[in-house]
Amino acid sequence: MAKHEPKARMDAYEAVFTALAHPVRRRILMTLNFKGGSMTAGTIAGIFAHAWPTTTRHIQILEAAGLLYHVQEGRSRVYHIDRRRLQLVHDWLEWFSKDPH
Amino acid sequence: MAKHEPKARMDAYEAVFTALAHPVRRRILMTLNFKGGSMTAGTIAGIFAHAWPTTTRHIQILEAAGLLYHVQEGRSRVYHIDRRRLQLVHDWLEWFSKDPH
DNA sequence: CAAATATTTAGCCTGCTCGCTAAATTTCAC
DNA sequence: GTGAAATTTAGCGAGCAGGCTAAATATTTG
Repeated sequence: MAKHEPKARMDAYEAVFTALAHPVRRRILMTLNFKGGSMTAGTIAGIFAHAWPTTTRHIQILEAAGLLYHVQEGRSRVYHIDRRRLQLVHDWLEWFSKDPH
Repeated sequence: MAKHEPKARMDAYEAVFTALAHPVRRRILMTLNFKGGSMTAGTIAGIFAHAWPTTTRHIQILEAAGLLYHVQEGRSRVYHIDRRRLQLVHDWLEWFSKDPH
């Protein structure tokens, strides 16, 4: 095994695992996934009883973790899921299925 | 897809993802994994610069999430990893690789 | 049983998370 | 360019997370 993984990767883990720690954020990802991978900010905010700015912040955390990115379309922002980024979690889990020697 | 998963499973996700959100806790799991799956509380605490009670709490969070369990051995507590519980994360990730229809 | 060892429990404090409301920004439509 | 629509930014407040020290709880040993 690699004795320690590079710092950059550690930071990536940190961002991604932190992002996934909140149920609202997991639900945003799930919904996005089922709606084909993209939704406008407004539609995402519409899922929740929360005030809109609350959702905005959750989205930003997901985006900072690289799990989302957005494209401006007219006066709407369309958020897209980046499924590849979830691979990071998968990679982390792999350590536990591999025989550690 | 299941429109919504049962509440119990949601709680399980919540506990596990929360447990994995902290770098110290991820590191405890990793170390445990590489040391063959079990270590005493003292040895685990020895990894970190933290005061011992701080580590105790992290361990408790992992245990509450079902990722660890312990066996008393003399005056030591031996903590064991429960790798099966990590399967939950794997299952969650699966939603994103399956075609959502 | 007294002392030593291994570890947890109790309780305190600081700072970050996540909710809110109000204000600002950007873009489109008339 | 004014107004409406879509969304973010700013900033506040409560509560939880995670660090610490001191005290309590087993368990073994002499």
